[in-house]
Amino acid sequence: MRMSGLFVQTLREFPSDAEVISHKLLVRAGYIRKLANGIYNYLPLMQRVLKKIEDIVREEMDAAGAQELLMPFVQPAELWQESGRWEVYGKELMRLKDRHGRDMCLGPTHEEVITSIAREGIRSYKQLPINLYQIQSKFRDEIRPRFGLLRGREFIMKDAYSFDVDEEGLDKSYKIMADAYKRIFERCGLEAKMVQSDSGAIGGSVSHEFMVLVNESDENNAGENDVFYCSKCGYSANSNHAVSLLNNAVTDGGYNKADIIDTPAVHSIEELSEFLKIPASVICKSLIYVIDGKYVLALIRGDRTVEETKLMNAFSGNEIRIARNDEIDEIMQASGFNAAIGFIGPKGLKNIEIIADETVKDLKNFVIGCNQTDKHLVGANWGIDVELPSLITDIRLVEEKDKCVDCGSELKVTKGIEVGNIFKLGTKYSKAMNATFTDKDGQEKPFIMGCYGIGISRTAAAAVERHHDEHGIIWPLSIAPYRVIVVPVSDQDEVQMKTAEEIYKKLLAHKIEVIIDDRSERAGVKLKDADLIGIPYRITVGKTIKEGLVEFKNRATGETTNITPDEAIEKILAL
RNA sequence: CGGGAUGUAGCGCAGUUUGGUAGCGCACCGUGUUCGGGUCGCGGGGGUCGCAAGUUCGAAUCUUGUCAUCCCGACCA
Repeated sequence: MRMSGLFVQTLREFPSDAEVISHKLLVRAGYIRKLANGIYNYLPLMQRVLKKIEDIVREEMDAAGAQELLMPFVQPAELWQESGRWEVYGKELMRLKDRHGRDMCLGPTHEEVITSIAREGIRSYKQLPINLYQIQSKFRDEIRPRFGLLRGREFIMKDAYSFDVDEEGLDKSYKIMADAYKRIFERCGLEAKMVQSDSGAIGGSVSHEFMVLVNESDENNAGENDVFYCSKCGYSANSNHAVSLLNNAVTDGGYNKADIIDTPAVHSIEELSEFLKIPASVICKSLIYVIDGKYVLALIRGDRTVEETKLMNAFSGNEIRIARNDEIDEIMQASGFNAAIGFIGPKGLKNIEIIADETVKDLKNFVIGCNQTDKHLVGANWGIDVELPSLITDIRLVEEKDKCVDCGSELKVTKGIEVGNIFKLGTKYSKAMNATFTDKDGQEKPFIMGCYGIGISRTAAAAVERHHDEHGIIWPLSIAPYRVIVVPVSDQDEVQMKTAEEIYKKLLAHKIEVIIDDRSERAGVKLKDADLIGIPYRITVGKTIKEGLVEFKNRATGETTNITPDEAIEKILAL
């Protein structure tokens, strides 16, 4: 490609509306342009990168036995009503009506469509297992799109769906995908950690995410997820799913009798702990949530934090938020109390489900709200002063230095960008949508499904997050838009121009993806642009051509050597 | 959904306080100059000042509304 004809415009300054480095660099280097909030044009350089990633994904998916197809971007509401997600998916599902007033939506994911395909096309166990995938745009009307391609509303995704006769088959399909994913990210030049995860709105049981870990010391690090991991045994999980052993905190408040005492204007656990001169771990914290419109009181030890996804899952919910003040007032009134926030407790509350984290069951002589403003109950014990809820499960957020459930070592935390995920769906969709096949025994059975996603555009952005310097992007060779750029320093110098042209043509003849910067710009401009755009190798033809030498530069290492044009070509061919 | 900020040429910004015919840098076009890390000069094109209503002789500037964008938050009792 000739730079003079390449459709790209590099900017001298970063765009003012970008926050994270991948967004800033992709805009400044002329890869993307925003069309609307969370919606981007992928310009020619970007399209090449995306195609590179897609090709790697295709090769590995095909090698893993999956078959590519393509499903519609606009989907009829009926399918979503069948699966039950039309009601539960929420505002992220972009709904629209066609000219006849029929409800439609833009596909945020394709479980419904693929299930409809399977139920029409797969009749017998003999056709199983099968794995179908597509690479396509998705649309999710995110609450707050941000970070450029990392959290757009429209984005490119590879989504695959496996169909098996039984759980054992699903386990195999799942493993095959996990292995394929590892190879895909490795080939993209990314280290992606496979971590346990919550299966979220898609449903199902087991799921893992592939996380590109980012440096937390980076001020604008784009990691939106916390990953807890054990460096000893390898356990790792997203914070929304991570578990840990109960730590041995003080759980006995030391009070020798139960008593309601004055705690004026002491609202927070921290203040209460200070006021009573007791550790936070002997206070039972009471939090009111709204899960799918229903009130839930969650009890957890004062030194710990509720993990909302876990709490929501305990009630199989789809939407969770902490209750508003007016809702709390309503609950209080309904139960005959008038307590302010900070003094709430489980005792005597009506019309509310109560759930306790495992951390509270061992509490003795503890402190808890008693639904009277400016008072707390101290020296409480379960079964005597307060009823221990029957629903006790793990709803706490893991913290750094908690102990690993597998090996007892200390857990650590890091930030990650989720570039892929794999789910065991089971029969969630096949049952809901009545998608069945006939098994060996002649019985109709629902498909056992799995689904597997990779954010193509997000992977590209994650690569920029991981591979850049103060001069610009440093693409891994495998996904770079071009492998090499040939830069004649001066377009006035005939020998330089002629040599550069020769190198360019020879590389082209070898089917190397190469750019020649044939613009009549000064050397500084061309070199800056080459760095910014991030082409992995640069062959600079300058004054040293008099001695028959060109400069060969590795963008990533900065290493330069002066060699002959033929040697430079050899080096490129040897990559 | 709440709070804050910002909308002026493709990009980055000034001008708004104190109303008086719209500016700078980059980019773009022409021209000369320079030529290994974003040369320098001269000349030029491009903007209904987000949109709408209002106040006024006169509005980028004041008022109201509205839309958009960015950031933060969305309650740990």
